[in-house]
Amino acid sequence: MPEGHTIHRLARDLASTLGTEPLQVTSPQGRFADGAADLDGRSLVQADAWGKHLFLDFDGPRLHVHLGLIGKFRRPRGDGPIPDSVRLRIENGDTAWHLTGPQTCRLVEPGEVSEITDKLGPDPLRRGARPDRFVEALARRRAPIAAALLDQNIIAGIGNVYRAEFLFIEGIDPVTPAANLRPDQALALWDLAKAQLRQGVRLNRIVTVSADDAGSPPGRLRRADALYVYKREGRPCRRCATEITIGQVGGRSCWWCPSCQS
DNA sequence: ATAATATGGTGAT
DNA sequence: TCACCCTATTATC
Repeated sequence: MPEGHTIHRLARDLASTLGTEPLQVTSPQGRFADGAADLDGRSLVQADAWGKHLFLDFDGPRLHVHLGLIGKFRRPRGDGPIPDSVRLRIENGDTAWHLTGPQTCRLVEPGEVSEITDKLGPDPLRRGARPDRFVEALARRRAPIAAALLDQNIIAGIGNVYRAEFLFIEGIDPVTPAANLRPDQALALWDLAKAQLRQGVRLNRIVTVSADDAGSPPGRLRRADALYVYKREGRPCRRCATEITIGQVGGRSCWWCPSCQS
């Protein structure tokens, strides 16, 4: 679930559903009991996403949430029992949200927010993001481009799915040293990231396959048809039918087409 | 039942 | 480069 698009969509959905009225905040699991007590009865005045970081401003206290690999922030359907795993529950009259398995859920001082965001690379989903900083950061790196795209200090919000998909779409070999990319290739990656992450926010899921390649609009694609290479090792490339390859790049599995990406 | 896996990141070795 | 954290779902005995 969580790459940058997820967090930006969450910021939007939390703000629109929770409004600005006082909220009930609890920690059914108990591991955020003190923080929840501080937030209880306050209202949400702003929800802001920076890459994969989410900051919720409760009119004073600020909550920092990072979902990590398995965290989820979702609206429980119906009104069954509240699972023991819910770290944070926020509710108003009509809406409830459950946060489970987050890597981070803690109150921070206002200064800590900028401390965190200052270290992040540009986030293509934020207004005023600086693509030139992304391009310059790549030019300084000898690490493989596939590793650089996962580095949140270089570009914020890309995860393991998008990095593989972007490199396929741009026809770039994942192990190419970042500094070896031409400036136009680096800029193309930025523009692609911006367009794809925006679409991810809109659809609330990752769909990278183009309407041309899929033969149907992106929103209607089945899960299995939504991606070009991610987790498709051994299967034929959608463009050239060569077998998709898997390898470790930057400590994570990466997938690519050895023919389209060289 | 138990294990493996996951769109992430940190801290120790 | 590894071990580890957190939870839910799927795969394998």
